[in-house]
Amino acid sequence: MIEIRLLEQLAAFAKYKTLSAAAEKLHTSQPALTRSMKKLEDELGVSLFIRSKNHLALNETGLRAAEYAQHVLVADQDFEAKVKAYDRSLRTLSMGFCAPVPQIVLTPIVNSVFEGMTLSMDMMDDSSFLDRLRDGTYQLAVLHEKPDSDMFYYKKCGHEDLFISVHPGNPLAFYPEIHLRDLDGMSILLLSRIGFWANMHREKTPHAHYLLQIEQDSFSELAANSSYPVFSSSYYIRRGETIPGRVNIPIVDPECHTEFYLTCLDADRKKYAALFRQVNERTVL
Amino acid sequence: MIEIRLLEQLAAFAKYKTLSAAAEKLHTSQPALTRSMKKLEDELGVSLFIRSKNHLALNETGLRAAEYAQHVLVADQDFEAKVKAYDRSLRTLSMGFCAPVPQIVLTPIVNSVFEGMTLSMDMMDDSSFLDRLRDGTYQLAVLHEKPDSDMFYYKKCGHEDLFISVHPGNPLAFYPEIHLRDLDGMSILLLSRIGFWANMHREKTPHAHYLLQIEQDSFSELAANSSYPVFSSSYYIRRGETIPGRVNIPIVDPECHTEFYLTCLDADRKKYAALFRQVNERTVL
DNA sequence: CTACTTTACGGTATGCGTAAGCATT
DNA sequence: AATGCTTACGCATACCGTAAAGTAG
Repeated sequence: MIEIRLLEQLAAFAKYKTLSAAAEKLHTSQPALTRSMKKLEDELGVSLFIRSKNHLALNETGLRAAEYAQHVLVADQDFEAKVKAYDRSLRTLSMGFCAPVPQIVLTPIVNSVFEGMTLSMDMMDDSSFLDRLRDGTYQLAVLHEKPDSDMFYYKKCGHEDLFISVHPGNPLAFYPEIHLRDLDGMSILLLSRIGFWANMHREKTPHAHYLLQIEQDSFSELAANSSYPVFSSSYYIRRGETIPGRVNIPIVDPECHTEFYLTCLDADRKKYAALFRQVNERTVL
Repeated sequence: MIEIRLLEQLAAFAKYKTLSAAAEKLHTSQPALTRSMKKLEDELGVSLFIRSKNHLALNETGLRAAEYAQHVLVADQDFEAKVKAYDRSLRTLSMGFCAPVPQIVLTPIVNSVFEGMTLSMDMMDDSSFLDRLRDGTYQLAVLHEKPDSDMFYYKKCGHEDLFISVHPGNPLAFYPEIHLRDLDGMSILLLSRIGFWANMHREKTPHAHYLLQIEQDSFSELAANSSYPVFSSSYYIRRGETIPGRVNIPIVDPECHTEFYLTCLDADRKKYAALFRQVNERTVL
């Protein structure tokens, strides 16, 4: 078997054309390369070079050999990369969340159940989550609809109701409850990374003017110091985390009352049993 | 870069399940493998084994690694094989002959022109020779028909006329010349490796009973000590290499008067110019 | 004179085998 | 007891770097 080191050196010589240049790139000495190339020819039992007194060049076979060597080097690098990636994947738990509240609530629970694991979490609309569970991109996902294939295992982990938080001076402030259509056309302050809610807003209030905030801090500051309506939810209201001096009005549309389902591949059910045991339908509220 | 040696050892351990068994197969000691496997884990920065006091087993990552290692090992073996094959191909000249006489005549010429080259020669019907020149199986071929594509370069190198050699007691012995159809139905002694001639005989004298001889020696002995007709040719008659006490009668069919064309890819014309220079239409007679 | 390869020489580190220790079956 | 892994130790050798010699441009 030809050692990788020799192939690396051959490839370097093919690339840099002189042993001296190759030696420099490989952080070794040029006599070392002279010897290696001799050894390579020896082990192959084949001549690879055209030698003149102060010049070395690949012959026809040598050119081919350098080309083939690349394949081996690539395979070797591939080996290293794949093993490392696989090892990493074993100690990484990738999750998809369809909304911020389940993420906030479940993160510490997942962390304590799978201590030592690296968590990799995405938040986005959950329309692709089942595919991602299937292809292994995610091991776990929180959906806002029950998966309807028995390829998946799920458990309800809570629900969330949406409110609109308005300034007392706002005409809406006197309504006991409102519909999304009442908001269409208004300017509303909104965080950008809110999972499936973003799609819901885009569909149900297409004429609302959303002032998107990427930063939580900017959002909080603007919410506190402006009279723009913002969305709030049962989760924050229950914890008293509301904006001082605002009125929170429930939204009656069914789309604003959602349930969450912690989901994994049915095949992985056992692997995550400990987590599912920690979760019930009142975990996220 | 991970050295091949480590991957070989990993693969051996995966195959033989214990370091001791793998060590034996690899003709090394078991402590050497212990160290190598440690080093492999170290270089990858990844744990590959489940260690108990007197047992070692691959963990999940280790199993994958052993699998991936196979790819690298295959690539490495491939490298070696391909380089050797290419080198060999450079010093081997593969030729196809459509008949024995051109081979007899041209072999010493080719040998002297391409001294040091290994000659690899086939003899068979030349119907596939152009394909074989195209795909590189042959670099040179002797055909009995001119190639009609300008993809090829050729030069006439001689001709051959077929005779039938019969015992003086044979009724045919008094004919000044004969036709192939006169032979149909007879028992005729024939060498088996005679290139395109075999096809010709099969087609033109389908009812002849050919007594095929694989060995030249057996053929000669039978020819000398029996009264079976045998084919001879202008080449042997010209050189006086005929069977004592036999009559050689020319065959008049056009198929029994053939010309030979030394052929190569037009692209290789220069490479074989020296050989073509040595050859003319009276080389094979 | 410069750039390059090759050979020679001496040092070092890498890897090996033997031996010994220890745990498990 | 037998099997198998690991650690420790001393050794062989394989590889390396420096130095020196030689050659072509």
